[in-house]
Amino acid sequence: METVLFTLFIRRLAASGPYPMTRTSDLPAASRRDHLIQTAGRLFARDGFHATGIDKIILEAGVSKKTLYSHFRSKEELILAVLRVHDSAFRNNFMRDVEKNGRDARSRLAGLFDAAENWFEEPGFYGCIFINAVGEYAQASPPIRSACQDFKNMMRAFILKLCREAGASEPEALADELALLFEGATVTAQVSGSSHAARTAKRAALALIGEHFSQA
Amino acid sequence: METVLFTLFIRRLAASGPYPMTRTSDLPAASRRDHLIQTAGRLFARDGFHATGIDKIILEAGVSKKTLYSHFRSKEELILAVLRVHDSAFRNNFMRDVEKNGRDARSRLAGLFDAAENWFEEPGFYGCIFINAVGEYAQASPPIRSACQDFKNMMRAFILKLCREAGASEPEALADELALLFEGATVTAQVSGSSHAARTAKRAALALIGEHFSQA
DNA sequence: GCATCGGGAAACAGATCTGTTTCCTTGCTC
DNA sequence: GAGCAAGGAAACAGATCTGTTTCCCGATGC
Repeated sequence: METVLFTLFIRRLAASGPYPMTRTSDLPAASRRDHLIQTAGRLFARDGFHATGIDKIILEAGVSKKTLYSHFRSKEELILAVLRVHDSAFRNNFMRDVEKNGRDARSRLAGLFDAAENWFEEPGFYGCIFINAVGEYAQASPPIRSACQDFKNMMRAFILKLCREAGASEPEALADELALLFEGATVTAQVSGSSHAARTAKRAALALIGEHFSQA
Repeated sequence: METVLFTLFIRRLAASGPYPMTRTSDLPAASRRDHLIQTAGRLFARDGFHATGIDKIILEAGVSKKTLYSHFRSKEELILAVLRVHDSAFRNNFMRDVEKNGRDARSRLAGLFDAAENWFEEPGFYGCIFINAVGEYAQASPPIRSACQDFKNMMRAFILKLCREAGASEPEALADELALLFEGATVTAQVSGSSHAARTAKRAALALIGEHFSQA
């Protein structure tokens, strides 16, 4: 929401002529940095990393190239910043969502896929940006690849924590299986353009969860 | 195998000087076209589509730019040809593999993930090229996106056929679930660089398959 | 009022991109 | 041997890429 309002604000400024009275530079530097990351992230997710040039980003963000390169030394650094922000946003939004909803730990496990469904239905959903980044930079940029692996490890650790809290008989095994379902649902939602995969994944997850508790 | 020998053959020619006695042009045109598709596909899979320029492809393939553009009108058409070849190669190799191994239909279902493990362990495995293509071209090129959706639909139809042959109680539901596991394992193998996800997926698949037969 | 500084606009550099064209060599056919 | 067609090498066109630099405007501090 804030981002949308902010973007509209910038747009209005940009539309007011070549020498607007109030300009982007009136905003604090930290905010402009965040705004760049937001804008770049949206374009990277929608169009891909190589296909999104610096010029497109600064045009959309309403800042000059000089400003961008004063905040980020290179495009790769901007990409890494985008990935870091996505990583922490996932922590703060998605994980919090899962932990809030669902009274007991076991229903939180299945709730993973309810949160996934909400995610898939967001207007700006174009798949997992980390997977796309691996596809474009796995060989060319080890730091980017590492950032993506870190994110996947964090997700797996989060699911594992939920499995432990729920008292699964083999938490590691269950966590690996649920993580696979999560990845598969994400990719399928991206390719198909439908959020239906989330429900399929939830159904499969409930079956797997059942297996891991009946033996206890 | 043939491809490797073929590539070595081309390399030897390319190394013999600026005006070698025997040249690439001695090969039949259809073979040169296939060789271009093979080379381009390898580079696309490894480095990504935008990151792989035409110059790199023709250098690696040992043909001139003129030849490439006599076979393909544009880079997009070359990409589509690569995707078509991957599609039919999957049909001819992967599916045949699954159908050969496994005596009964039900063990062929689990065999999906044995074949996946072999796939992940191939030297040139860099994830599913269709997923990577969607990440780079979902918005920019509807034909590429369609080709990827077609592939995923074909996979799903194949799994569904196996489910029906095995006599699953709800073949559509089981097929969707196994397809999710397959996608998830593929992506996880790509990001992690390990084929271990295939075994996890097989374990989960066996549990899900069990569920779909116990009620019969 | 004046100096300072952040930042926008735009030129610039140098590389790379896709795709076309030109020129030449080679091998095949007659 | 002459003609022809295929295809390699390389120049070229025009666009775009990342990243730097220059110039200038405007706000702020003293």
